[in-house]
Amino acid sequence: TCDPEYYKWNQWLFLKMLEKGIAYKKTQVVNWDPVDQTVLANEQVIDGRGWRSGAPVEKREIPGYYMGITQYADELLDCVSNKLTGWPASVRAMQANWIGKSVGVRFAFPHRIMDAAGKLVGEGKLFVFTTRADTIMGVTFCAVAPEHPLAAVAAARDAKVAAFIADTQHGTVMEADMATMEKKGVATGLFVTHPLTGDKVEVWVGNYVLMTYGDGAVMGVPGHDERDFAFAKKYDLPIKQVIALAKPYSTDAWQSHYGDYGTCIEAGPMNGMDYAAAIDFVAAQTASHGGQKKTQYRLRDWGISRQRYWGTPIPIIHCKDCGDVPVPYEDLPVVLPQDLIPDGSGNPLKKDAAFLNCSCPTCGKPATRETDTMDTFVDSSWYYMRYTSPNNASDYHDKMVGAGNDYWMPMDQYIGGITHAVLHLLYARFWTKVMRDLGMLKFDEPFTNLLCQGMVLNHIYSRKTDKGGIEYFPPADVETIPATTGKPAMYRLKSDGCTVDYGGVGTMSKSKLNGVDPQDMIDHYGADAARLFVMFASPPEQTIEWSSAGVEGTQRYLRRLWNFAHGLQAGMHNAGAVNTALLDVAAKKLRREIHATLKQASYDYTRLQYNTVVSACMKMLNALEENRAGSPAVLREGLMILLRVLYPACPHITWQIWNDLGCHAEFGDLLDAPWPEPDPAALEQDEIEMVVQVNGKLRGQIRVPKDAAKEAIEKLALNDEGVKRHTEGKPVKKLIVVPGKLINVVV
RNA sequence: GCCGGGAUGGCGGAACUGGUAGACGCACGGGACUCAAAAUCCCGCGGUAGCAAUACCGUGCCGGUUCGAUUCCGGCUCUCGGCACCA
Repeated sequence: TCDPEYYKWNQWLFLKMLEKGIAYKKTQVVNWDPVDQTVLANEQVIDGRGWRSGAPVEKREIPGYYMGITQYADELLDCVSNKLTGWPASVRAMQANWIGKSVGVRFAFPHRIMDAAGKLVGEGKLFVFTTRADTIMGVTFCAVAPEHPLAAVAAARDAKVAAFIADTQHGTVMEADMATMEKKGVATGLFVTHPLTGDKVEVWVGNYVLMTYGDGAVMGVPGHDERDFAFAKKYDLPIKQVIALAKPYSTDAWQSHYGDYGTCIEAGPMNGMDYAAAIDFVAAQTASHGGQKKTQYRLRDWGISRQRYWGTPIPIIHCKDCGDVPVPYEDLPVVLPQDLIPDGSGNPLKKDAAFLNCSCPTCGKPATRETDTMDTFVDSSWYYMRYTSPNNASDYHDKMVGAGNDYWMPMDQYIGGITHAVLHLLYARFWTKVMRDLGMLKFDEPFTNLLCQGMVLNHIYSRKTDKGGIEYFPPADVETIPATTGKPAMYRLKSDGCTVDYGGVGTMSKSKLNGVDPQDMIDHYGADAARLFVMFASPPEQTIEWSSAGVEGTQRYLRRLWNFAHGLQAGMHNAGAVNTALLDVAAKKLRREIHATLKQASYDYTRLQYNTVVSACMKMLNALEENRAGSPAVLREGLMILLRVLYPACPHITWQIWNDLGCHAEFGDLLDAPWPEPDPAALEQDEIEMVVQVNGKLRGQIRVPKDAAKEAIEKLALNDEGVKRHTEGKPVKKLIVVPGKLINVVV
């Protein structure tokens, strides 16, 4: 993110997007940290304070630049459902939920409510969005978000409403917590008109209505909506059933089937209509006041402005006369000063005169540069495409990607953390579609197959600071005093001996200081052993709790491999190729084992289950060691297979052994060696071991010739000692033979 | 609350389309080598009973389908991750 080259492309594309209306500037009310002087994300707000500085959060109106990702919501969702078949189902579900498409009707309740200045609020229309317009005749109230303009009007007239709104500003903002929150509200004394019946409907302020979704207002249908039902019960509002239901209905308690679809009843002109007819009717009836069918998304546009100095400068110049003027293309890139020292109080660019002051490109008068920089997700949305043609001309703005991109992209296999399931992976997809629409790419989706490695968890230790923030400590700095009877475990910081709070295990993160530096393990055990250990720990998609227990085992394995290979070295050089005609029973058996294990390992590689590839390598070495006195040709073949299978995990030691054995002279560098193929002839067996069950329980094992007739196998099975013991005196009802595997005798 | 995973020995985990549950490793126990230790090698290692052969039980819980279920179906519990009270 410090490379001026990348700045240039980011800035160039940003200006293109401004021209096309995909990027735009908007002023929004945000959570503002007055100490860090930065916009806070919701999760950075704890109890109304910023989690880093611990200072009370301010609500501020801040201008920022936004990317119109919602313009692409439909296509992004469509591709999730139909194109991204190489992605994990969980990530596809997360993206679909994040986009959150709902289809319904947006319409207005007309009113004559004036604000303090005597102006009609919202031009006399209270807009709401609903997916259940068919229940419109069941409306008994309306509810608006605490931030809604009508709420402000009511608050100015009524202290009770003002107090309620102030109350909702405290407490959590995490939406998952809100899901279990009690539904509360206050009547405003303001009334709007039902667009179909003309009835007066009272407006309430409700803590369960979100200003950020739709118009920040809902129609209240307690008869068929669970939240509205709970709200109506609490405040004694009428509840009306207006949909015919298959199961009984009562207003005593909410039942999940109250939300089912059905035909309209008690609904005047809508009686007897089904859902489709009803929403058409409502859209038509409300059209004169702006009502229409609408698709609403949960996805919001991507705010890219950051109040910090690292990242790509947003290429805009603010002029008193000309307004916000884009930096001319030929002046790109706008680069950052390299000598700034952040002092913890806001963006240092704001104090850097050399960066800040410039002249307006339009009128030439003194002007100032935009000091916000771009979100680093901008860079991660496309950098990999530049890698495919890094030397593409950089003097032309539209050459940010080149011919290499047409060849390499879309990416066959992307491996990334599940932590990026939504944001990064959605932004990168969006960015791809924007570049495509600008004629720079020929594909719709950047990543064909996605593997999300699971998260690595570690213990979390923290303390509350005086300011109300949280200070974290690395697990290595904390000692545990184990629990004894009657006393829970205690945790102390080694440096000062005082207790710290234990937060359980959680995702390793920079802020929680619970990450582990692999360098310690590499220093102790070597890079190959560290790599092998991590691969062996679990399948990559699984979440794991970090533990270094067992790394000695992988180091021991590599030492055994080294010793085995070098112990055989002398005999290996003259071993020659395997002559299958001359092999004894033991050599055949070893060869079969190596090739069967190779087959399994190859399959596990393709299904990305690397932990069992490692165990396959361990099995191969075990088999080779057991036969260390056997045929040198077979041993050499086996070891060469093992080295190639192990190579991706342990490139250093396998490469060295390969050379020490002289394989490089004969077969070329290990780097260029092809993946070994199992020899079908090696897998063939003259005799097969089969398992015999009686009533599904294992009772014996038999060896049969590989082409034995079914009758012969059955006879052998029934004569097995263990089988006889369990079938004696009982007539055999049925015999099931699974070729090459087992026989089940049913008695 | 909703969505998506997961649950198998003391631990990490294996079992590819229903067919020998516990591969491979860690830890542990016993032994060999050694003056001793480290390193290395060998043996054992789900539970219960038994000297043993062996028998019974056993993949979160309850039930079903099947000759046979860790695997399929129905209903739960716990847990991890994500989230959206989304109208």
